[in-house]
Amino acid sequence: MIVIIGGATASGKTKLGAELAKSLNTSIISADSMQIYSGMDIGTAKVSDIELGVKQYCVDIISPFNNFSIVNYRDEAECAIKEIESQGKIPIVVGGTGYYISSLIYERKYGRPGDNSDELRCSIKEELIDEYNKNGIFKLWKELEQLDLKSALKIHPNNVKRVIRALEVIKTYGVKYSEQDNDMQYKRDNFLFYVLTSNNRIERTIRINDRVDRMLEEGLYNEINELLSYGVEFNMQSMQGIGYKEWQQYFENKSTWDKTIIQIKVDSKHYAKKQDTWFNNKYPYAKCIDVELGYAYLFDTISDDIRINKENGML
RNA sequence: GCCUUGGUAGCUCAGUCGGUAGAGCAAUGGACUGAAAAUCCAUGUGUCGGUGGUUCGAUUCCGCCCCAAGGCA
Repeated sequence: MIVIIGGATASGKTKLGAELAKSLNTSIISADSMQIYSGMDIGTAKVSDIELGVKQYCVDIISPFNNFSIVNYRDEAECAIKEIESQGKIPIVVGGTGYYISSLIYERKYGRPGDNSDELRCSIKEELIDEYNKNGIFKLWKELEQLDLKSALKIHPNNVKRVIRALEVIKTYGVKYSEQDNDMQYKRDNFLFYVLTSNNRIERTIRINDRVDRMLEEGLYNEINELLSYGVEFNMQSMQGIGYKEWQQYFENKSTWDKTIIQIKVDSKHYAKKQDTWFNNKYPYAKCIDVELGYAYLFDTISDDIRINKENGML
């Protein structure tokens, strides 16, 4: 019984979600892997609750010094959903991190069959990383081939993170990575899923470039300096975000200001394309709406659709 | 005006001791079960500045021309 709005970066999700939430007198749950970090505002295009006129969950919930994963997100978001629903309202999930959205749609264990100690998992993971640093990835991939052939065939040997993760799962839990969550069961009966698409690459490129320029005007560079002055480092998970990671080259005198800005724009475009691929291919049942049709059209169409579903008792 | 260096893929450049060419980036498509704004995979592309000559054959050697950068006047 939730409404989900997904879409690529700079598609206007946030504004649309907020207006819908206002009209339904409800709150928003963000599905964004970078807005979870506090102190990272400009580069993640955060808008405050006050400015939006709506309460947002899953924003500013962790410090940039900490790591975060999909399981943490799912737990936080499910908690927020319960809270909003307990008020008799319809939660609206808004975000561009499709992987996170999936955690609210499907019942999944994410490789964790039980409640085994996390310490064991971490120490095994560290061993695997050591092994990788010493002997490279191919040996680990061959080991995966022995332990879990299906995963090995599916995971490319160059994909270090995935190879290590698959080995980590089987070594920690004794269960094959490939045999987790095969069923893809839905975890809730009803949800409305809207995807904001853009068939016009040129328009989108302009929107993305403008957005990056606006971030700079709003003080992105100062934000980076501030984070660094607090001791945040470029190798932290939080600093892998677009608009942040690109500055490492600049601070190490390996890139110029202009090149850094261009890189942020290029990375943003790549990201938008990746999001498109995900949203287009993972949710065939979602309703796609072209953002080029204009904000008013989007708002009216989705509002009507929600209202009809409500009247039919679907929500 | 003279000298030098360069003109090769959208960009930066490599290369061909003469047999019509390649890397990186970009572009395009895709995968993704505890890092997902992460990680990974796949795919083109070219009148090799123009024009004559030598040659079985020139992007490669030679002449002339055009363009760019630097130097000398």
